[in-house]
Amino acid sequence: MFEQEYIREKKIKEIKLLGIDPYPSKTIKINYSIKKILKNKKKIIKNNKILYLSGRIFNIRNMGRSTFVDIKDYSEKKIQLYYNLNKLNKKYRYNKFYIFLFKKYLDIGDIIWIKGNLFITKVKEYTILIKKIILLSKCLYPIPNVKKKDKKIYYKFKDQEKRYRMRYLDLIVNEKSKKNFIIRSLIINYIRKFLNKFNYIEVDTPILQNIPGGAYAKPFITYHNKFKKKLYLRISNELYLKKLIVGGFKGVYEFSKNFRNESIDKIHNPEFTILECYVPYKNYVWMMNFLQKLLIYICKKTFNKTKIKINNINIDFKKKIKRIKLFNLINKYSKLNINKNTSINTLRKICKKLNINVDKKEKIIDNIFNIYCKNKIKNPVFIIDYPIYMSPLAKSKSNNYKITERFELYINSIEIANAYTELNDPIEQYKRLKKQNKKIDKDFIKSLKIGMPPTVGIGIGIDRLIALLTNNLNIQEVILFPQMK
RNA sequence: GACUUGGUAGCUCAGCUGGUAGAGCAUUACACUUUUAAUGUAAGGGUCCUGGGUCCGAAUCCCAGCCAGGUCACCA
Repeated sequence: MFEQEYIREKKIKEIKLLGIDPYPSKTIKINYSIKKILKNKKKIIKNNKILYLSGRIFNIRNMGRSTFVDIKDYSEKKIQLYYNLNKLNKKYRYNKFYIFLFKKYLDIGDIIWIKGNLFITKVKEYTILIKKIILLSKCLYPIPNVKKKDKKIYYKFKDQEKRYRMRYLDLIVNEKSKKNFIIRSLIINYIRKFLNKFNYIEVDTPILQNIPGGAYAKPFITYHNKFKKKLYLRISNELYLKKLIVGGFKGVYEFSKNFRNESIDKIHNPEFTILECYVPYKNYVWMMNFLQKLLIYICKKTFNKTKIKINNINIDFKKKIKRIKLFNLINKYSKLNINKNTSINTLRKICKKLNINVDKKEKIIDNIFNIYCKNKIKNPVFIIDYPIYMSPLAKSKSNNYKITERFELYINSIEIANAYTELNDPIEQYKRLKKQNKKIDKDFIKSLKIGMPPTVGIGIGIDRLIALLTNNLNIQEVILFPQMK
């Protein structure tokens, strides 16, 4: 415990000696949020309304007998309080607690309730004259002091590690941080609203899975004692949602927490949120349009506009998103001149030149794409025409077996969404999974045998999308408690 | 996993080629009855991330480790 903590604990003891509970159990009366007060300030003054409100103290300015205090409440607005012993109700004027209120007992960070009237100070600041005050919660750990003048912020709390580990402090002190999470909530709600308009139903599928399928990633492994068997935290919910389409829903979606036992960086957290949505009787072309409509809807509802500045690039989601074939993109930037038929030997030669250490065809292409193209894609692009060996769960084009009906949406060099017309031929699906040399979810194949209508499915990286739309370069800024060692 | 930058007071940071640890805000005390980054005066507050090494002497140089940021790899 350090000096300031010790001092505050001492204050608590003194407060208790005065018969005041520093953590009272109270249902308190609140008739105005600060936001509401500021909105109706003229009316409130005119009618001399009595205000009951509570909030956290952010600044105390002692001026001899009078004191100015700034508090902020859940409405994220600040208001100034004015405290003067002589202006209190008579019964409080000789009360020791009130006499030393802001000189001794109350600190920055404390949560208080007050009763008072609104007035205007000499410098024309709307201020509440304190009539009565109750301490609701004493703050024992000094909160970082942030000061503002002319919208400039001084003395920030900005150590990233501390902000993530003590997110509660970050939320109290950094307005921008809290705003990110409010926007996150809004966006998720608007996505839900949009999908519900089409009567797609929101579902929950198992997080604990017998076989971690639907993607290729290292899973977290756990164990069921009674069954005496290993279970896996899902890396994807894809196969389950397809089973539900087999079951006959008009469309299903899930905000899926997925878990991947891999490293952490700006766009990866071990647990992350993917919106998976599956719609029968549609294909990937339909989905491209659907996704763009969704993006426009989100932006309009959340930001009231479709033009957004992201990482210094102006993006207008209303503009039709370009569709570019994967190999065209690669050849445009790399001049390698490869295509779906390029032999593995040729690809290996390229690898040697580029110092790429992978052997599988799909990984080679992915690496080449990352090296030459990824950083160049800033504006939204649908990358289409992925080769079959990169897409084991996607349906081939009817006129070209080697190319699948798949697209990925890239914005600001980040993969935001991945979608394809689902492969619903059980025999073909089994063949492709077999090639992967992985344990096959036979129940998934069985469901396909029963018959899945032609279906399109999409996965949208929610954390990434929200980071993007809030102009954050790191998803940790939009994950409340990012994983840390 | 590789490379790289950083870790000093509650917060934000300074600390040069090694010589007793600094500032602003915050805290404490005093003054001040309309301030708003309040002001003035004074005071307290440090395992300089941890452990070794070099040296008469290390926050500073060297080695190892821990934690974090960034870049890359892995993430079909």
